[in-house]
Amino acid sequence: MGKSYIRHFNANAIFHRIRIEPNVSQRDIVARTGIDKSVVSSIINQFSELGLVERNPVATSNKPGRPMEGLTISPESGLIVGVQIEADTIGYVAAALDGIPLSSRAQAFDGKLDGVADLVAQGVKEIVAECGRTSDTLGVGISLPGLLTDEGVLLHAPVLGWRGVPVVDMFSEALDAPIFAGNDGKAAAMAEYMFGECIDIKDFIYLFSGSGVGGALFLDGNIYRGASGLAGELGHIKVVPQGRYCSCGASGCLSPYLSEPGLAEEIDRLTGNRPSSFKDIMERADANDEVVVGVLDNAGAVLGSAISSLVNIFNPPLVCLGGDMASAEPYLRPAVERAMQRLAHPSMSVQTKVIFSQLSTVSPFLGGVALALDGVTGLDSPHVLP
Amino acid sequence: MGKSYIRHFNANAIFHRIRIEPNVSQRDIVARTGIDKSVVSSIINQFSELGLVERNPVATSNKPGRPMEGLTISPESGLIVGVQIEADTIGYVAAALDGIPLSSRAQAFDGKLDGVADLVAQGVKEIVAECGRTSDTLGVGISLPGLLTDEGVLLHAPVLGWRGVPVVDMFSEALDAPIFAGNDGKAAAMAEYMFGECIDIKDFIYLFSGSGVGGALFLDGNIYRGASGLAGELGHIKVVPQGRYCSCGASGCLSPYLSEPGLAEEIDRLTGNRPSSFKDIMERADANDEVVVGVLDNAGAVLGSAISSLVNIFNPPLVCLGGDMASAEPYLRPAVERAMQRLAHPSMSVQTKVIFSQLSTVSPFLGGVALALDGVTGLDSPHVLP
DNA sequence: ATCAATTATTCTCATAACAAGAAAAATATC
DNA sequence: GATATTTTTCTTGTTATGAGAATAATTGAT
Repeated sequence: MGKSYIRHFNANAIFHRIRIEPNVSQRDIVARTGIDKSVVSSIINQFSELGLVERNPVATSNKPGRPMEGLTISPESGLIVGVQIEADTIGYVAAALDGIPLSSRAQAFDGKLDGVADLVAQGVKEIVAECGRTSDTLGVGISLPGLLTDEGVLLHAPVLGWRGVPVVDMFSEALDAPIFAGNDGKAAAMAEYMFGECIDIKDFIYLFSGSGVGGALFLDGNIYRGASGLAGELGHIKVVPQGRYCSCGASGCLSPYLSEPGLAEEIDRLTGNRPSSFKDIMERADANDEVVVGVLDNAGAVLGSAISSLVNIFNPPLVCLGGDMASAEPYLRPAVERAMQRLAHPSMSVQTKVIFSQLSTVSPFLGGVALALDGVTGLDSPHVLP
Repeated sequence: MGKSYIRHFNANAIFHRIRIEPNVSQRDIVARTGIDKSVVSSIINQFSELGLVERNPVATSNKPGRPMEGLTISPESGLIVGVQIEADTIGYVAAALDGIPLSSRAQAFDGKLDGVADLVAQGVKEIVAECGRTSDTLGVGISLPGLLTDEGVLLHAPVLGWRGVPVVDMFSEALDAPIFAGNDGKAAAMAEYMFGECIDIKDFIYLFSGSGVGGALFLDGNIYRGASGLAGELGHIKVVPQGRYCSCGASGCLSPYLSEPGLAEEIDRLTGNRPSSFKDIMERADANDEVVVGVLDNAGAVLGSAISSLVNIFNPPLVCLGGDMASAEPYLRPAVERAMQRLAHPSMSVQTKVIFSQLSTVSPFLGGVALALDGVTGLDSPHVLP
C-alpha cells in the first residue's frame, strides 16, 4: 500500500463529504472524517486551486469568532456523463461534479452492437451541448445490462445478445473521455449510495427489477464484487423450491417472479391477456384488476422471502428496492412485510428498514453518472464495476 | 487514515506472509505483496531487532548470486493463548506466534458465570506452564458461543445462559495479558483462514455445526461483521418454508436441521432412541442405521439448499464446512451435491469449491488462537470480533 | 586463485504525507 | 478599541515510501 494512496483516500473522503453536505466548514469535515485539520486545509487548498470546490461566505451566525467558509463543489469545474444502455433505449444524463443532473434524454435503440460506439459518442456530444456548460467532460459512465470483467469486457448481456464485448476499449476509442463501464444493478446501487435514499449509508442491500432482477451488495462503503465479480446477482436467489424456470437455466430463482416479463407471463397465463409493459400492469392494478393485484401480492410474498434470507445473512440496516418495484410499492409492501414477519429473524429484522426508492424512475440513468463520478474521484480509478 | 496505518498494514502483510510461507526471502515477499524492497528490508530489520523473525541460512541453490535469507517467525518470540468456552467445557491452547500449537487441554465446565474469569486465568497459567516456553504471553483470544458488541460485551450466549457480560473487561482484570474476545463461528472462520483449509483465501463462506449452527462471511480478506455485528449468523438462513422451529423463535432456519440437538431430536422422533452425542449419531450411521443415514441425508439436502443460496449471492470460490459436519462428510456430501446441482446457478457453482474441514476436530480451540493472533498483529487491534 | 556475472539485501537520498502547535484572520461582545 | 472566540492557515518536525546506487555473497569461467 503506497503513500499517495492515503492522500487519494483522504481527498476522496473530503470531496464526497462536501458533495453530500454542501456548505460544510473545514472544521466540520475534520469532525466527521477524523482527518487532521492541516490535511483538510491542504487538500481544500488544492481543490480550490483546481477550481473544484468553492468557498462561500455563509450567513452570519451571531457567534463570536471567525465565521466558517461554506464549501461546495464548483458546478463549473467539470462535467460527467452517464449512459445507460438497455434493450430498446439508450439514456443519457449530463451532470456537474456534484452529481446534479443538468440535462437528460433517451433515444430508441435497436440493440445492434454494430456502430453503437459511434451512436453513443454522438449522444454524449449532444447531451453535453444541451446542458449548456462548456467545462471539460471528465468521465463517461456506461451502465450495461450484463456482467463485466475487471478488464472492462462485457461477458454476456442476455437482453442485448452481446457476448465478450470489450466495452471499455470500444467506447474509449470512439469517445474522447475516460470511460467507466459497469453492471446496471451495481451502478444503480452506487447511484442510490451517492444520490438517493441510501446516501452515505455504508451497508445496504440493493435490489431492482425491470426486464430482469438485479442487485448489489453494498458492504463497508463499497460494492462487494466477490472473487470473480459475480457477487450480488440477487435475481438468482432461490425462493421457491422447484419453482418457475429462469432465463439462467435454473429453477426457483427470484427473477421470474418479479421481473416485468415474469409478471406479464403469469398474468397472461391467468387471463389470456398479456400486458404490454410494466405501466400496463400498474394501470390494471390501479383499476382494481383482482388477478393482477393477486399476482403482484404473490410477487411481494416471494420478494419478502428473499429479503428475509438477505436480512438473516447480512443483518443490514437498509434494504433498498428500486426500478419497477418502487412504482408497485402499494401492491408489494403488505406482502413483503407479511413474509418478513413470518420468516426473518426478529432480532435482526427490527434493525432493518426496507425502503422503495423512486430514484431510478424520478431521475433515470443516474447509474452511469455514479459510475463516472466514482471513477473520476475514486481511489484506484477502476474503469470497470463488473 | 493516518500514515502509521500504512506501516502497520505493510508490517502485518509481511508478518503473515512469513507465517504462511516459512523461509521466504525478502525478494519473494516483494514479489507477492508488491511492497517496495526498501520497505520490506526496513520492516524485516525492525522485526529482526524485536526478535520476532529469524534469518535462516538456506540450502545452497547452485545458482550464482548472493543466496537468499529464509525468514521465519521466531518460535521464542512470544506466546499466544486460545481459549474456547463452550456449554460444558473450556478448551485451552498455547501457541507460538506462528500459530503452531504447543500444548492444549480441555476442562469440564459447569457454565456458571460466577468465578469463570479466575477459572480461565488459572487454566491459561497452566497451559502456558505446560508448553515449556518462558516467552511473554502477548495475547489471549477467547472464543464464545454468542454475539458480542464492539466494546467487548457478550450480548447473549444461549447455551450458557449469559446475557450482557462485559467479557473483555472481566477477563482483562483477571488475566495479565491483552484479551481478544470473539464469536465462536467467526473465530473458527478466522482459524480456517490463518491455519486451515482456507489459508490465504480472501473470500469464502464458512459454516460450522455443533450444538448450534454458526458461520461467518469472509470477504475481501476480512470477516464481514455488518453494521451491527450480527452479519454471518448463517444458522438462521431460511431453508424450509414453514419448517421446524428454531431456538431463535423463527421457523424454517437451517440450525434445527443440522445442529446436534436438531439431529438428535429428529432421530428420537423416528426411533424413540435419542442419541446422546454427535459421536453416538456417527456410530449409528457407521453401523448402517438406515434412519440415521436418512436423517443425515436430509440434513445434507437442506444444507445444500442453503449453500446454493449463498453461492448465488456471493459467488464465492470456496465454501468451508467445519465442526460436526466435517465428521459427517460421507453422509452429507452426496445430498449437498445433489441439492447444489439442482439449485445453484450453474455458471456460479462451477467456480465454487465446497470443502469439509477437519481443522476444528483435529486441532480444536484454534479459534481463540486466531483471535489472539489477529489481535496482536492486527491493524486496528480490535479486542473484539462480534 | 582471480575475475566476471549474478542475485539478494541494504543504504542513501529525495519526495510526500501527516500531525502538533503557533500564528493569523475574522468576527461578536463588552 | 480591547478582548474573547472561532475558524483557517502556516511552520516545523517526524515518519513513510520509493528509486537507484552500493554492498554482500555466491557460482562459474578463465
